[in-house]
Amino acid sequence: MNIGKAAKLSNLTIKAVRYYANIGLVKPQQNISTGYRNYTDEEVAKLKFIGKARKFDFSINECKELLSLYEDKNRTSKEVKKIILEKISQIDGKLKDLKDLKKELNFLASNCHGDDRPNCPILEELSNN
Amino acid sequence: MNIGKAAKLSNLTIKAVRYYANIGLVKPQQNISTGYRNYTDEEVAKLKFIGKARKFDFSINECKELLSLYEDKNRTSKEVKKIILEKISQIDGKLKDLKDLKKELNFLASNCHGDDRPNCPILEELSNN
DNA sequence: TTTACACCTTCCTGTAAGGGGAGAGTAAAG
DNA sequence: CTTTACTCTCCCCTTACAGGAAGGTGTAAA
Repeated sequence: MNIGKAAKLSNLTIKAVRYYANIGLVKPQQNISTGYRNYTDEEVAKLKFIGKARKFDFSINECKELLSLYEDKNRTSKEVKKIILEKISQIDGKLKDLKDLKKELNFLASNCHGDDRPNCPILEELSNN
Repeated sequence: MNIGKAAKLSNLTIKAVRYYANIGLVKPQQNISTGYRNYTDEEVAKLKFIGKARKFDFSINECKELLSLYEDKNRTSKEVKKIILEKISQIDGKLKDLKDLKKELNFLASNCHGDDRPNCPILEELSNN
């Protein structure tokens, strides 16, 4: 099938699908004379796989890794689980950073009266030191 | 003072400081013959301000906004507080997304035995549909 | 057959916020 | 005078595509 249908079936944009072809992630056969890409059902399945993994916040490189595990019938579930656990730990790190950030911003906001006076502890804090 | 000292005092990299000059965020005078940038104490203070705001996850554009409020002696604290509260709400959104993501990944991980067998529910889930 | 229209191609530019490094000029110290 | 430390501009690289131009392709209707 053409790229438009493949994109629709995999819930991706044509731009994204073409991008994945260009970087060699999912490389369909291409009609020599017209240049049209021809996607098989299996390639569409891979595109879907990638789309899901991207939603799980995996980078393209991580998707590549997962995809190769997916295609390797000899891989163990241990290998896959390791990647997922790493990703969870990354997310934990981000969560902590964001929580700390929010705490500090809340502190700034709570000390600011927020009325029509020019005096503002937030800016004072930001310009401190 | 030269850019190196300004960078050190503001805890920024020279690259970042030069970048801020290029985009007009903090534009020091420049020696016409040598091209050397000459930073005043006030400009260093602005750089510090920006460095702090960046750590608070404000984008360059938001920094620009905060900086103009900082420089405007007629601004009200209300204006500043509004921006901070918006940022807090943005962070709340990110927190929610990340938590949802973590929940799903945890679900995947908990269903995977993670041993040496090739069978892996994580990949099955990713390739589902 | 021509025309219309949808679909496809490559190529170029832009995004956020700088990092890395080349090649060359400048300043200060020995 | 030379070394060393700074500094300058310029250009490419990063992520994961989006937007759009210019042009080729496929098919159906007039």
